[in-house]
Amino acid sequence: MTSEVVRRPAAAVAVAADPATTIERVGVLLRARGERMTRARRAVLTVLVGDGAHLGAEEVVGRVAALDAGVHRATVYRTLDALADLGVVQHVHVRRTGTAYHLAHGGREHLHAECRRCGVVQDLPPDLLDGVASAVLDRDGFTVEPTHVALSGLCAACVTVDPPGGPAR
Amino acid sequence: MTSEVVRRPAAAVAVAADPATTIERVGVLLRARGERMTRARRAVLTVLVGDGAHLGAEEVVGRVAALDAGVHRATVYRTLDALADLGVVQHVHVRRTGTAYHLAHGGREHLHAECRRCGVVQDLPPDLLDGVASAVLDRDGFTVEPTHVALSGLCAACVTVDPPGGPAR
DNA sequence: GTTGTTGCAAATTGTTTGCACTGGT
DNA sequence: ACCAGTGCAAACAATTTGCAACAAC
Repeated sequence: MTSEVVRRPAAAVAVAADPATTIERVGVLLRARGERMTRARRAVLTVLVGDGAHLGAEEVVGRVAALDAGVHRATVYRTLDALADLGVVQHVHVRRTGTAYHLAHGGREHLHAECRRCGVVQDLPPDLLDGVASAVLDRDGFTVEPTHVALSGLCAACVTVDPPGGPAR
Repeated sequence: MTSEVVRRPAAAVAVAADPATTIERVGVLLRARGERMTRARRAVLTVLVGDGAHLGAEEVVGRVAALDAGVHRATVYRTLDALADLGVVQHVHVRRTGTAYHLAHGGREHLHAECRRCGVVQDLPPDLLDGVASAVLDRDGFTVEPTHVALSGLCAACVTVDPPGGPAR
């Protein structure tokens, strides 16, 4: 289980072009915390490095299995958690896939919007909600974390099929 | 099961101050569609009228049970669905409670923000994301539906305990 | 040799579904 | 009487957890 104590993420990893290098760097970060680089973690990282998109946890499980059959589903979840805690992966809550994971690319993270019909996750510019966030902070003292949930709506393709106003999913 | 066909919501119900009146009005809307007002639906409506806040589905199940012991959990889910389809109830996806329901109050709906630590759901002004929505529509043709998911972050109380920057939940 | 990690199986949580029966209209 | 709606039990999906065995360091 991940510790109850909130740990500050390590300095963001500069993701290298080369998977092996990225993994090695993450290994260093892990050891610096007294944690370890294992086969399972290597597999998960390989999957995430190999696909820039947003993968659902179960999707990661699948690809990891294809890569290293011995890795258990529960381990993937724990690994994803550990890497998120490290600051190396980032997750977004989306309805369709549950939770989507991707490598943190160092700088400011982009935001997401999910189509409630087809499930596509669209990337949005990092600063999109800056105005909203400071407005809400002023109003209510609530600190919005824009990367953490995907905005919901209809993508360009789906909006023609199922125009808004109908009952939301 | 709710029909695969997307039905346009009926004209928004003006929620009356009196629960009985509200229920009666919903009954009319239902019958107009060839649907029915049943004990279960009455119970669910009573619960929603009685609490202006955002109740998780399971929370509604609990209160309905206290009101009318015979109503089954699955029926509450189906009822919530039916009433959402009618346009009488509105739901928001929140992480903590799963999905939160509340009566649609006719006019423009407010938005929501959820604290990722304590789970509080905060109401936000309906127009908060108007600018963002039109920006995204211009950029990507993506139609944001702002009421559909809660923004995530830390409420005023929790932000002091667990400052942002740490791994998101 | 520690002790962080894993594999497995089983438990949870939130929600849905098939089906025969009941109750609104 | 008809058929929408219900109760029930079981199926589901996405996670999580306890624990003994294992493997990085």
